[in-house]
Amino acid sequence: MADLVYRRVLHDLKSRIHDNQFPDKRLPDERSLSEAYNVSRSSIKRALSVLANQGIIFKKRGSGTFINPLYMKNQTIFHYEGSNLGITDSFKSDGKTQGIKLLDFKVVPANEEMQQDLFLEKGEFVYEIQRLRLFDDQPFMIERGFIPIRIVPELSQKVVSGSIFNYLEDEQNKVVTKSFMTVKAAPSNAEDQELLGLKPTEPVAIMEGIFFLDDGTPFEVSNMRLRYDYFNYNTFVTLDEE
Amino acid sequence: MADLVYRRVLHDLKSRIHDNQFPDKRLPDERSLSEAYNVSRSSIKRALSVLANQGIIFKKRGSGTFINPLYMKNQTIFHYEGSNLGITDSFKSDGKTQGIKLLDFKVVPANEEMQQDLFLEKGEFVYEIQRLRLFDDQPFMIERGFIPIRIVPELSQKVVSGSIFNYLEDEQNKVVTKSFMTVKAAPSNAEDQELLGLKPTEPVAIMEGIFFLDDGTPFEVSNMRLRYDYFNYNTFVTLDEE
DNA sequence: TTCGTAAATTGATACGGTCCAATTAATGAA
DNA sequence: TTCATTAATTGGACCGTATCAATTTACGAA
Repeated sequence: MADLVYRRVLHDLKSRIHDNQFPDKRLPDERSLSEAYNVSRSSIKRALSVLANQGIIFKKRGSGTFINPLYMKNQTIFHYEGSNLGITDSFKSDGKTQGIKLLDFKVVPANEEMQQDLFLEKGEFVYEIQRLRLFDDQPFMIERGFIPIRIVPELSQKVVSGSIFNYLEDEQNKVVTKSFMTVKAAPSNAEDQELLGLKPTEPVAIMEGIFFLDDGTPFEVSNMRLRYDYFNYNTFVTLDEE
Repeated sequence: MADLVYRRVLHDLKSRIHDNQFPDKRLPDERSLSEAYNVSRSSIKRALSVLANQGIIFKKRGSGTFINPLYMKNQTIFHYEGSNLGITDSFKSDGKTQGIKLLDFKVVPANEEMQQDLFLEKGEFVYEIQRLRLFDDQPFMIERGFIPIRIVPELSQKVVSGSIFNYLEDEQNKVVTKSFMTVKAAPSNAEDQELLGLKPTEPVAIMEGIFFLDDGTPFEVSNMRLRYDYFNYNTFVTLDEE
């Protein structure tokens, strides 16, 4: 994992920043870093650009590279969400229990849209998994997921009643590292109201999208409808692309 | 702006993707692109990596580069993509007009929370700006923003009736490049229903957060309430870096 | 000293090369 | 045909170089 050059530099710089080893809030220039770490300047640039994307440093051409004072000063503002992809890990369970109730689990032929999204051949099959997520016995989310059987031919009802991502990582050595999601809001329908215990005036938040394995394989198409009061999405957006 | 090689490639590829010039959802390999555009492979890689970061494409080593099938599926107008921070630039305005109706514009003392968020001293003042955003004469968003007068002492009613970010960039040479936002959903209140023309069962999407200048200065605290059917937030999350 | 100009510093862009790793396509033996 | 092996394809990581652009520092004349 960390056997990449730029990652080694990245992690080292990060920990040095946290250790306050740059009290003047300024990093050495790229050419010096290149020499000091004995790596090419390109690799230094790559490491620095990741730090910049995370809002930890910012660079000023002609001037130098500086540590974002806000990063150290006010951690709460800069805390990242979007660092957990799976649902199971995305909730701070302060002693509370989270549960999964399996609503439906079957195998169906992939329709055309699914074939496109999941890169399937005509006639391939997918699992259709419908689950109700509970947090401290309160249902808060209806989840409808589609997974190609080709990728995990051995999915069982038992597995599907727990965290699929954890199963994948622990048992199959497959890791989900990317997702492309769309977030929106909508009025709740009858099913939402019944399963999630909502009044007609209360909406749901909808997250839908695709999860990818770390090699880029599209793994799951998912549609989630959440109680609006349980949903909250945080992002840190930067325009310094790359 | 677009006189950069990788940006030229980036924009060209993006528009070709939008034009559906890759019906097999697959891009040419990097080496071919390098030849075709007559630029180095590094520049191709850079352009592609931006597209990948925006979730528009994804790459599979040994296999090729593919277009994210979800990317073009969502046709809501307010398409917050993480590539534009300001609202004004976030529309696809296909000849449609977008408008701003100024609801309120005043100077108030910053409350405690505001002081924290914007790093103000006790007793400092902020502009409070309430605006109604229209798209083709249809109101779709109520925007309530707070900006420290210290940063832009000369804000006028005229400026505030247009794009503040554009004004900053054009006249003040200040650029907003980062934001930390929270997205959620909520039932519409009476004001929402009146201003946005919603039924009581129809919700709003709420985006609130802080915008930062490129030197890290917190610039604006904003709260936006949007018609749910005009809102759509796309995010592409990766776990790689850290 | 003061102030404008030149030089040095420092990050940004771009090139093109080497080698590696994952995947796919081609090949050939059974 | 089938299937394992080999070759070709394709993206990933890194290197080192050249040149440019913004900023800061040093310098020298008034």
